[in-house]
Amino acid sequence: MMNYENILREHNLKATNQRVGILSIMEQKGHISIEDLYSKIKLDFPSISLATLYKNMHAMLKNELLTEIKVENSKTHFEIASNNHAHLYCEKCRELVDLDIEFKKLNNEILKDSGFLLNKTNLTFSGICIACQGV
Amino acid sequence: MMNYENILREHNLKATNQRVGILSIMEQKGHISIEDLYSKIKLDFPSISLATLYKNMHAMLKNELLTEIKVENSKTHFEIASNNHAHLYCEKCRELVDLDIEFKKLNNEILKDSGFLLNKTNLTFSGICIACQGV
DNA sequence: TTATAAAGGAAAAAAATTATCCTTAACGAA
DNA sequence: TTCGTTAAGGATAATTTTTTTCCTTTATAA
Ligand SMILES: [Mn+2]
Ligand SMILES: [Mn+2]
Ligand SMILES: [Zn+2]
Ligand SMILES: [Zn+2]
Repeated sequence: MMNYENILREHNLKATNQRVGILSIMEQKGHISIEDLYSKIKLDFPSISLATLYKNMHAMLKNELLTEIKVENSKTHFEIASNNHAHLYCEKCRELVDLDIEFKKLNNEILKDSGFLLNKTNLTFSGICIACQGV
Repeated sequence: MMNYENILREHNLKATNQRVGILSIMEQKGHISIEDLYSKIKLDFPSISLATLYKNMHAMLKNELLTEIKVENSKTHFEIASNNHAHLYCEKCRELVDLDIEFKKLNNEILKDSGFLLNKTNLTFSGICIACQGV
């Protein structure tokens, strides 16, 4: 369990209870949509406004405390920022799972051929997870 | 210039003038957002409804004549379906460009480690394109 | 041709996101 | 601790995006 008060301040954001609550849920869930996050955070802060949630997500995205993950046929998900990593997305249970594979070779291939100034590699594999294959 | 009447029928969709118009623009543009597509298609079909455009995009996505590309900090883009390929996304000019790199090694790595049943590899590199680096 | 089922268009409705405006709370400086 | 400033919260409205409805028009096959 991380100290979100400090992390927020390190990212030049005030450490409000609502923000700490949002981050705690996100740490626990890993990857979450606005919709799910709102229904979760309302349990702790029944009066929280959806506008507050959106404003906070934007603020934390801007200050690089969060990142967003966009996948085909799925709502945007958010996660607490960490090193650039790939994801597995199950089309059946609609869960996102982290995948730690090495990008370097891939990135080098891009750089040498295209002259592109690379900032981020966005990689998500869509398919069916093991659990859902059994069903 | 492709024959979209036939392509539509092959995908079990009626070959309407509006759909052919949409596909012609998409062939020309490569990757396009709903917003841009709507402003373009209205030049050819001034009375076309935005609802018609959405309905057609969904129908063509469902019947695998189109695919959608989702990128961070960018609106969803659409393209005419082809082999699964990667993209470069320029954060400055916001253009998407096709990138033909080989996925096989990457895909194999996923399959052997995770037991995941892979359907599609979603790969987009974000950064600054050569043209925009000069500016 | 003609029948029929799908698609188009206008409008309304719903869903998602953002803006406004006043109140409340965080936090640094006394 | 208290205080003053400023950012953030909350309610609400507004805006934007997407979907639905319902009637008319059109594509297609018989
Ligand atoms: Mn992740
Ligand atoms: Mn492409
Ligand atoms: Zn699954
Ligand atoms: Zn560019």
